[in-house]
Amino acid sequence: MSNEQFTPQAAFTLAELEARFPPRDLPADARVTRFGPSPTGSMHIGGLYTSLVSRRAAHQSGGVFYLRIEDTDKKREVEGTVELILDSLATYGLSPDEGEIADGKDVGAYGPYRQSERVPIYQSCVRWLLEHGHAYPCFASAEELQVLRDEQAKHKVPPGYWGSWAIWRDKTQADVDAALAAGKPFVIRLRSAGGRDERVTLPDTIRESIEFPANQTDVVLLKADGVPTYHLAHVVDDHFMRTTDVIRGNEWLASYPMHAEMFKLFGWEPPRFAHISPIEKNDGSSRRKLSKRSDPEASVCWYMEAGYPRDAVTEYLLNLIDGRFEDWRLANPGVSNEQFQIEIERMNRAGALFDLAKLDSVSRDVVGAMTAKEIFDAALIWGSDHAADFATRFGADPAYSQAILDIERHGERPRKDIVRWEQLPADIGYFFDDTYAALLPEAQAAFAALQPAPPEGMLAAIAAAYDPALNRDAWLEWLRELGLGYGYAPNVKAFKVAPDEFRGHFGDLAGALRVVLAARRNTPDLCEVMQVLGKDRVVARLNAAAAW
RNA sequence: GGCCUGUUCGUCCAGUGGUUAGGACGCGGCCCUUUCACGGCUGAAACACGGGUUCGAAUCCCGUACGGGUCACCA
Repeated sequence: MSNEQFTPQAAFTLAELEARFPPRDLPADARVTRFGPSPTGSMHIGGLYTSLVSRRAAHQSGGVFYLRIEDTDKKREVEGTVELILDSLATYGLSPDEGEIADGKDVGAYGPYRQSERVPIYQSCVRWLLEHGHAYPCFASAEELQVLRDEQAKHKVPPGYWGSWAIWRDKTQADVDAALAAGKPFVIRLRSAGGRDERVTLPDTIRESIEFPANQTDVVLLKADGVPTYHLAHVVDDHFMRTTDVIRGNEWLASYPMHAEMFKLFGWEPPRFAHISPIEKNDGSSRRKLSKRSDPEASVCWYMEAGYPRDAVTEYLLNLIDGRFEDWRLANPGVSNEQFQIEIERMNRAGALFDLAKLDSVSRDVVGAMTAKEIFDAALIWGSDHAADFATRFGADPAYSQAILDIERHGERPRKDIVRWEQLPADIGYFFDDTYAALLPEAQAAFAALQPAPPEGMLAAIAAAYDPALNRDAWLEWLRELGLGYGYAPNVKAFKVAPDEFRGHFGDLAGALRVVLAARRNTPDLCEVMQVLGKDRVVARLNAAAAW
């Protein structure tokens, strides 16, 4: 037998790899973390969550956050996913420091950062394992493995390729040569040294210490196509890429003993581990992980399309990482959330339930704290990706659009009516003449249904006397005065005292103006809306409505 | 089923032996008010269950129940 046949792409000794990927030149307590998505079609919100934790952990300690594409399964790979992942990370401010940054371009000295391009490295490590008797080829077919499992089920024995069930573990050289000569496909398996009663403990950063029975399974290291499984790739990459903290979903907890055994066999110091609980959702009486198939909100695309601002998603996720973020935010208004220090150790062990209402609330506050310019910029980017018509209109006159957004946005208590950019086209459509025109039928119907109906001549009178230079108090005084002449009580109190003496109250008058000017009953402060619309539009719309 | 793990208001979190169990979202009420969005005040709402240990347990120990994860040539 020659190991060349099993690992044809092996090209390095372990010592050469050590030299090529030396320990990083970083302070002792700097954390090196990574995000390792597999490009299977979409980016899960859980990936964003994990990335946020990882990136913050790295940056808070002066370390590095890198991206590694785990594309070892060609069957499941979906074209274009890497771009999607990059775009998702960038949109939410989580771009990696190292790894594939854009269009196949790598940054960093520990690459390549796609596992499919690291096969020589993996095979080199596997060859070392073969040479030291820690691995062996296995020619078992899928059918044979199935028979094995059935037998194990019948004997109520733990399933898997282990101990005496590992049929190729101790085959003779002659058997191996015969299989090879017959052209049978093979995989390379770990020769596990685990004994029945041995235990391994995982010093998990979040859960403190977890004890498992030691690994006994002869896991597949190299698949029949010569590409590694996750297990081998994880151990090799996190060692040679010098990861200090593996932050991953807790679905990996159970495979830790395998990984631990490999680190030990190689003689490598394992990194620290933090297994974080997934974001879940209620499903009937129980809860389950958010799933890409049935939950649209599981996919990061959903948030991008809806136009949730970057910091809204960040701060909501920060809330899940550490509930004290909320208190910190209250105590530090206006401070960038980058300043908030997360503590992995404190993360909740139970899975958090995704709460859209809470996200919306966080988002309202985040947008409330943004300036009109910031909103304009973010919404325009969103629009150009997801709502071209809107983007054209909205971007045509930046000063006008920003004036719209600035309504009631100054002062101590800014408006909080925007949750996501998606709502903008409908919310501010009436400011633009073409979309306002499209709303006219609705406006006329609402106008006709107005109770009390506005009296003859009032709209024209308002149009004639309107002075946009009036500040809010003066404007109110003017309009109250004018309304009184047409039978509108200046306030609700006065109206309630003598309802028979009035046609309605000031609120009714303002409501009528809203229907005419905005084609809707709810708008921000009317005085500001009219100022932003400008005298020409206001007068034109009022006079047109006088004929309805 | 084996192994691992989790369980404080509906939800997210505080709470690490002595608290009227706190905050936030959501929900209800009141106030403010040119509508809406805010803002203020206020209400309902939780320690899964059972045993211990202790003067005293949400907090420590044991068990039970109910969840979740994992047992692939997927990650």
